[in-house]
Amino acid sequence: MQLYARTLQPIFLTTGSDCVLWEAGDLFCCPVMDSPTDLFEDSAPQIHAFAPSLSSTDLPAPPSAGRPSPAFRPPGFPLIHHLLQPGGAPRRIGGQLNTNLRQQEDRKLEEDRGEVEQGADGGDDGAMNGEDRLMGFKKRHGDAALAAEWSQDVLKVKRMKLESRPKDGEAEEGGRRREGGREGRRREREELKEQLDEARERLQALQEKVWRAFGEKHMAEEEEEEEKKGRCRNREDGGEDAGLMEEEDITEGMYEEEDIDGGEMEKEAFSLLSVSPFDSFHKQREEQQKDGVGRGERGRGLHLEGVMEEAGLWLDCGGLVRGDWHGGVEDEGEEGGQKFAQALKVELGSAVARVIDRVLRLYTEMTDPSSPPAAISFLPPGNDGGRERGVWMGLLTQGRGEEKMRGKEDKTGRQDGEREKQLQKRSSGAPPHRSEPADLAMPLAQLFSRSLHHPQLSHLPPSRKDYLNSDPFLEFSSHPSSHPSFPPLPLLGHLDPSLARHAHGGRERGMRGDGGMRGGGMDGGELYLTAGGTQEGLSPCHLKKAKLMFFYARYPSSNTLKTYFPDVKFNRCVTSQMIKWFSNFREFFYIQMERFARQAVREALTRDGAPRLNREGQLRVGRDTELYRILNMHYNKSNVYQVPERFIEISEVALREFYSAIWTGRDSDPCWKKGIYKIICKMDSPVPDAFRLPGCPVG
DNA sequence: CACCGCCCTG
DNA sequence: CAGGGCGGTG
Repeated sequence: MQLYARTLQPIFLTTGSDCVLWEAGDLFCCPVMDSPTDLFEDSAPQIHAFAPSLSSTDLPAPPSAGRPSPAFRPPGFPLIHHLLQPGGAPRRIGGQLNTNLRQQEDRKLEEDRGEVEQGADGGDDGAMNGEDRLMGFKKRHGDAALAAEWSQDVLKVKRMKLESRPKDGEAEEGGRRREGGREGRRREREELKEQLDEARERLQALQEKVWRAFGEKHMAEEEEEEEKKGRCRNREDGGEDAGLMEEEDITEGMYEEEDIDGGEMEKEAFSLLSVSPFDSFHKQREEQQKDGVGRGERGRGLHLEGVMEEAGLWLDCGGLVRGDWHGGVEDEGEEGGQKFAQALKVELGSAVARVIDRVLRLYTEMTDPSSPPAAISFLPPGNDGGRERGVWMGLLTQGRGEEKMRGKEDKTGRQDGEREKQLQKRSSGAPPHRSEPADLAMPLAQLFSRSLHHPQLSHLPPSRKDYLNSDPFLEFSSHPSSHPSFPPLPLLGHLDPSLARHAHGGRERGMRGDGGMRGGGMDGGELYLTAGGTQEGLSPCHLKKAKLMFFYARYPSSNTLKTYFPDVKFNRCVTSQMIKWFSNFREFFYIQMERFARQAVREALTRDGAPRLNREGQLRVGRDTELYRILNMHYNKSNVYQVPERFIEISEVALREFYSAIWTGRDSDPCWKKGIYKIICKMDSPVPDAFRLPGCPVG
């Protein structure tokens, strides 16, 4: 169960730190995240493809036009709701804070605190002490409690900052105050310093709690793992077990490192904080506000990217901290104030940044360092990890993974003579160049392109990119196809549905409000995780993947399916369900073919009687045709995958077969379609090896 | 009998 | 897309 533990861990942290980060963002600056950004610019044209696919009832639909509509509110996430209010987020950009504002601020703080506490109330009883409770329950509530505690800490600091501000009214209150001001301020500073220390301690304590909580889960699941581990061994090789061990080591190492590297990391973290120029923040913000593309449209719940994003946010805050404090403290012309500001910045910055750093490190270590995340087009949903990712990498970096395994597996699938021949041609084909037609290779590249683009980083100023690239734990640049990218999928959703809800609804960002992925998304399969990294059930991800596979194989055998869904724990039910899927896919396919064939026949008849088989517009399934659009919409809703040319050809074959059958009146025969089915059945192509990877296709 | 694919239906 | 019925196959 280490795999899950590891998968869970960062998410756990992520979820917990979300609040902190958001709040922290609010503390020093305004969160950058509340408005749509350019993060998904390259997909803007495809947005329409996602919009109609929404079917989630518990997720708000993303506004198709990009910018969140006023009605688009994440339900029930009080911690950040104010950040999502239209005017709520950029509360303090300029560092100007008049008395009214401050009062509002205080009120707001009270509200926030109240909400936080409310949130915590539900969870504190079971948070960290109810050992007899179910883990899931515990974790959920633990999260709430942690979030609440963290938030309270941050709120406390926030209040500290507010209180240490030069107060407009007070400044003019006269000499008496000014007289005692010096000592008063010192006392105040000391008091604040104490509070700061306290906050810091609490933060650390909380961090430890997180680790402990994780450790508990880790241990609890280990038992289960031992018992189930054997089942995983029927995999092709021992690589999986090796992977497990490796990951376990990493996890434990990190656990231990907690106390060792604290100081070191603090320094790093702070240097990180100081790089961001203040103006870049504004500039970015302006750009983000200009950009109409909704965050909800952007990622498939890239939690890692979400973390990155928050790190970025935090970095932004580093710049703003400076500006903000200068604006506020310099008025007073007080050097001590600056020093305090500096100290506060350092302390807070390091504390929080350390958490961020750790989370980041977790994530980046979770990904095999030798395999740049560029390959992650399908999410490995907490599965047997490295090996398959390695395959993805191979596909990307070598661009010819398909040949490698072809002979091995395709024969396990259903083969008729024709396909067998195809395969033999392929595997015996002399030249080592890609024997696949371009359309087999292209879609994969396309599929990857989004991860490669890595929108998250594109909006960061260069300095920050440099930082990220130079971070030892984010070191991808040495790899040929490397990009600082992360598993683009909603890991969160695989852990705890309730967390996923919060994350989706509460954050109003990061995910494509679903849709796209609801066509292949995050919710669904997460409920059925098993020890081996496989799922007992099929998720929307799998459905989506199956649909894409349909472009290649209309009639996959159950064996084929098994090899292409390594993260699915197949049993009779699951197998037949997936078979059923393909049956439904075929049905849809043939229905469309027949429909368009009949329409073509009608048109031919109404025109001038003579059948015009291959005239332009008729019986074609080019990419500009309505039929193509319908098919693409059905099997490739998010439109991130380029439909293989071969599929188009096959569709044309089917269309013409239907046409001719109808034209010649064969359709009066009750089983007139059988012959067509037979033809199409023989036209299955090998599914690209990329589909062997577990996880979810992007888009 | 088990399995598969098609068909129909909701 | 899933459920259930049906026929075909081994």
